[in-house]
Amino acid sequence: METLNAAELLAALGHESRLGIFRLLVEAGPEGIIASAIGEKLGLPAPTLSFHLAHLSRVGLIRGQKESRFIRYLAEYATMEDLIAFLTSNCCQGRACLPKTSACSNIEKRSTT
Amino acid sequence: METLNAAELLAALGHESRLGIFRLLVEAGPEGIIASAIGEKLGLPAPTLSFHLAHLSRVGLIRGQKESRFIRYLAEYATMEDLIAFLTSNCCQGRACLPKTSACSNIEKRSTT
DNA sequence: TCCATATTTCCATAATAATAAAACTATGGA
DNA sequence: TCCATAGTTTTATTATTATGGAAATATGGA
Repeated sequence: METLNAAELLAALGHESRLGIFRLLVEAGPEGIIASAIGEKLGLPAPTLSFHLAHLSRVGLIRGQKESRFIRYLAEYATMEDLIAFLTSNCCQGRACLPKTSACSNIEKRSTT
Repeated sequence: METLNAAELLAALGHESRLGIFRLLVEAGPEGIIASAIGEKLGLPAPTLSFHLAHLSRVGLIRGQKESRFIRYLAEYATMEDLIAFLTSNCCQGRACLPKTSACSNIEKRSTT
């Protein structure tokens, strides 16, 4: 991952509403959350929510899948893993003292209650 | 760490120049880098550099210490650790499947060559 | 077909952030 | 004391981003 790309991801998360959305989706796991439910939870008007969801989608941190009239959004764990890997790499002259992330790969194993 | 604070840190890193500065300092370790050297390396005019250094300092990601005429900047690893801990927490309904970071605590042990 | 709902797009406005020239403030050396 | 250097602050300008009302676009159900 290049610095420019990483900066884009960080900037995307560097906004209270978007970080709130992302964390909500991370906590939700593979079930994801319907857009309108996110809006209610965070108290965001529809166009504002849509704007931020589009931003997060564009950089690849979340993904939306249509379900009849609704759109279910999911966190893209892989992107986040890459970002954390980038942030923790090259620490201490390549000795990599920040932990390499193996991250949410086990999330697939969770039940989809 | 609250969401607002985390968003501030992420926004600070969400800019190519500032991310470049921060990574330079993370790689440099406890020796840090003199401000002007950072500017040369990244090709930033003095006021622009100063602006970004001030931003990173304000949110606590770096710290500058005066040395005669120079200012040596250092990465604040603890802040970064907190941020990564925040990002990897509450994943998968509190099951914490992203690794908790123990991070660059070993950096203190490095020689200051 | 008509309506209600979910979501997006359009648009104008407001707010914030980035840039760098010019002027200012140390600080150490001659 | 004077000069050069390192860095910051001030300032103005430009560029970008955020916000949310209004209108538009699905979609499913009556």
